[in-house]
Amino acid sequence: MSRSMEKIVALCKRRGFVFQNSEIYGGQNGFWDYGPLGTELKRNVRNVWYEDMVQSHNELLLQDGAPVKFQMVGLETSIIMHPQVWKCSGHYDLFHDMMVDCRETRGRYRLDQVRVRRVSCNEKTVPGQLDGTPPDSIRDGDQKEFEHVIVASTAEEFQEDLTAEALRVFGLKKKYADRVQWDGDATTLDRIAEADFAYVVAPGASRAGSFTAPREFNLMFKTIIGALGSSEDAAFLRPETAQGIFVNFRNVADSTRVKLPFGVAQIGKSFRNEITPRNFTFRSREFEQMEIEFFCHPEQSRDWYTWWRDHRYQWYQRLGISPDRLILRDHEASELAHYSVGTADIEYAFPFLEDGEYGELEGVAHRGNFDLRSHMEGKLAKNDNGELEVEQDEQGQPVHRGSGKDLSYFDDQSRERFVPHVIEPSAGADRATLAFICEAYHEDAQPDEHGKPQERTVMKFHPRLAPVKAAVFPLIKKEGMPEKAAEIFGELKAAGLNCHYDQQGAIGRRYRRQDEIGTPFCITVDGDTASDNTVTLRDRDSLEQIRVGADRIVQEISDRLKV
RNA sequence: GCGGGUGUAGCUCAGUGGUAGAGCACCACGUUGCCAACGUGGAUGUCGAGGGUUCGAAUCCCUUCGCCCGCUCCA
Repeated sequence: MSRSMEKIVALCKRRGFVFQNSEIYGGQNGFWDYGPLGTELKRNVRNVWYEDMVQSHNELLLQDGAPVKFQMVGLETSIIMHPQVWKCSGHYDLFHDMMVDCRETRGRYRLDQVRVRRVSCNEKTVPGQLDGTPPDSIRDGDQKEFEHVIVASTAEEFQEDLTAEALRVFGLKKKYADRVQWDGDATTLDRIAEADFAYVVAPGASRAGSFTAPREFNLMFKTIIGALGSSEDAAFLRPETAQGIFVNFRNVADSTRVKLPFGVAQIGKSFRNEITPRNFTFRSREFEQMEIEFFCHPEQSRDWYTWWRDHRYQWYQRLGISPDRLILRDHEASELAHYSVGTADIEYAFPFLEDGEYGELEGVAHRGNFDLRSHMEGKLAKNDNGELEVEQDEQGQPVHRGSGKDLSYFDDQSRERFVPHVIEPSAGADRATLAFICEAYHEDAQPDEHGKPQERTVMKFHPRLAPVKAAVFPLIKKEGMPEKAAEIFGELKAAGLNCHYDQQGAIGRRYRRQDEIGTPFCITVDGDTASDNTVTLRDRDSLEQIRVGADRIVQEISDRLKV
């Protein structure tokens, strides 16, 4: 059995699951379109998630292993939000940087974090590129010796480190530190002219001019609000749907009579300017998230975290993902975001990864009260004691002001007021869809009409996810079979089931066509149907056929879809 | 972002300067009638895009875009 990504991608295109975006114009890196079958599949992924998490969740029953009963509600917030949302959430500061790369050491630095200082040394020079050559157009052979250079450091003790760098680039021993002649004070890289980059020796680099021109790294998509909008009207396309839930916490709590603990679920598009979109739809710049923010009492939050982590891990398995290819990985303490008490990834062994490597499908994060507090008080940062407090500028003002609105919760049973803690199971709809596609892909050998084994490609989608639920065939194109098959097809459609009708070509070929798109059931009207009103029902995976009364077929299919 | 590979029919690919091809798939008719392989006929391409060299470019050169692999990056 071969599960190569190449074959899966080819099938996705051939049968209309996934197309390259704007393909006729040469494509657009990081963006993908879903074809007719992919649209059905992804819609099923979203619907199954929403049904399982929200619509069929029974708040009157205690869920297996859950600390207490809880409620779940849905929300749909807009993609563009007030710019302050992203300042308080921390995305603005973390995403909006001028960066330079060193072509020699392959280091990448934030422009404002690189300390630089002009320096020279009598009779010593540093190799670099031709005077005035823009750093991006250096060719080998354009080399030249510089008497004056600019050394760089990212160390916290930058004064000492700049000296060390100067000695290093001039090839001097430590005791000759007094031979180095400084020209002006240390400054940061963003304060020197780009033309002078030719003289900058990057940390650890052997020659000057290895930095690229500064580039703005903004992982958030910028947009302009208003037809006459200028740059002051800049806004962002959300990089996650979660913030829409946090800023509506008060609204949801006030309008629905929900009591803690409760979860708010949202499905929607998000956008990130990924540096390297790759691996088919896995890392896309426009993608869809299925997120839950679960609000609970701080004392219960750790129990809820493990419950949600395990609960979500089970969900993928119930929909057919093999535990052999699915792992639950707890983050190391060093991997945790600054606000997080614990995070686990649910990861899948995608075929484009090496053996033993996994790609993230969903992150389940314990976010503490970071988000609600940030939107109340302003952007938070950890102080020296490791506690979160509002980040302040030199004047003691908040770097990013919060809403000032009270987002705490009053528990009228315990008469207690507190800011809820949040557990965030955040799943990628496109990644889940891709995982279900990869997991479904099978090649096997099935005997043909002569009993000879023939290769078969079959997508073994879980029936709830399968884009087409059933196909209806007349065995032959005459003797009233097409009419009877069309009648059954009509009944299935009327029951809301996405079905195919096919009378084209040999019956075996029609079965194989359905196998390749993962249709779990095929219904065939044959010569016996006219006399006893039964049809054959063929199972995709076992190839078994049973006879079912034509008047029971809709019920039979519906039952089999509720696995 | 860097390096390597690659792009020709819906799909898989052949075609190294001289009339754009094959297999599969697709459509029509006939045949067979429960697991893709029958017959006859049919439609299918700005050879990824733009520019250049040439009498002539899928083929050579330059630029650009996508995809794949490795490195880098990934709040």
